[in-house]
Amino acid sequence: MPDVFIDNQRFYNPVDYVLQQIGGTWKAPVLWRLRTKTLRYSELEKDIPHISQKMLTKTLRELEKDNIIEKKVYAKVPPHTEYSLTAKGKMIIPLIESIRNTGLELMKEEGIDYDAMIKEEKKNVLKK
Amino acid sequence: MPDVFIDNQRFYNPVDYVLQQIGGTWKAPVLWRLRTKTLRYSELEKDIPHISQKMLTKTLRELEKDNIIEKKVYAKVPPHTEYSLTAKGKMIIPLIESIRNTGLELMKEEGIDYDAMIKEEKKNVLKK
DNA sequence: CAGTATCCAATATGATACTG
DNA sequence: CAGTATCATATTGGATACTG
Repeated sequence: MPDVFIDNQRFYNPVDYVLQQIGGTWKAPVLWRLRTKTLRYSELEKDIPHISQKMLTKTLRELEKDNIIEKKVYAKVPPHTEYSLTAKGKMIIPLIESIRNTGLELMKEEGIDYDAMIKEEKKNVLKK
Repeated sequence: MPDVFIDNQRFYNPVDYVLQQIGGTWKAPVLWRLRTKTLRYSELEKDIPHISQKMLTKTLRELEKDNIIEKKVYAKVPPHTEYSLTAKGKMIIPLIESIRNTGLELMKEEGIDYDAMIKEEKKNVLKK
């Protein structure tokens, strides 16, 4: 497995190349929410549990740099920005679904029904 | 996306759960080499470019802990250990192939033919 | 052969306060 | 609203030396 240089950065192999772009804790949660719709900064912040402003901003900047998402700024007061997937971003979504499905399978082997947990959560949100 | 607790560890979502087990720089290179055969510690060390002893050992311990690989020790002098995939490890290989294939596709969009690079490398190894 | 142990630098992440 | 700046901590990973 030879090294590859792209944009002056070195990658050890194709998996490394992908995981540098969509790996880590926060990239998948952002992309997952953008898969069906455009969202604002504040919507992402509200929707993604545990994410800090710092990590959300960093994640967005990296996804932009790698041309996976694009940002649209409406120069108004108060400011309004929207994030959406690029063509490359849309190419990557099926892979995230594959990773997610593998996760659901592995959880099932551990006796956990994650889809049921999501439904429970939605019910509780509505109660409040 | 609710949190999940498995073996006293918290995961934010199914993708997080998978990437904690096979993400990072070194897990995929190890699993990729074990996908077709059992290998010894020293063989993995020789085959994986750039990996340090420390990272190889750490990676192997984590993959064992997560029941993705298993270790067989032959109590001889000198020592002889073999690593191979478990059933769970074999379940995960197709996902690594998917990630890898996505990487090959993305590289192609950047004008890089990685398969050709591998062939070049093999030729050069034979020359020496 | 197959690891451990130790030291050190770089990166990741959270918390908090501040701003155009 | 959508960020930045700063401080502090934890984790990651390389280099080197040592060991049953």
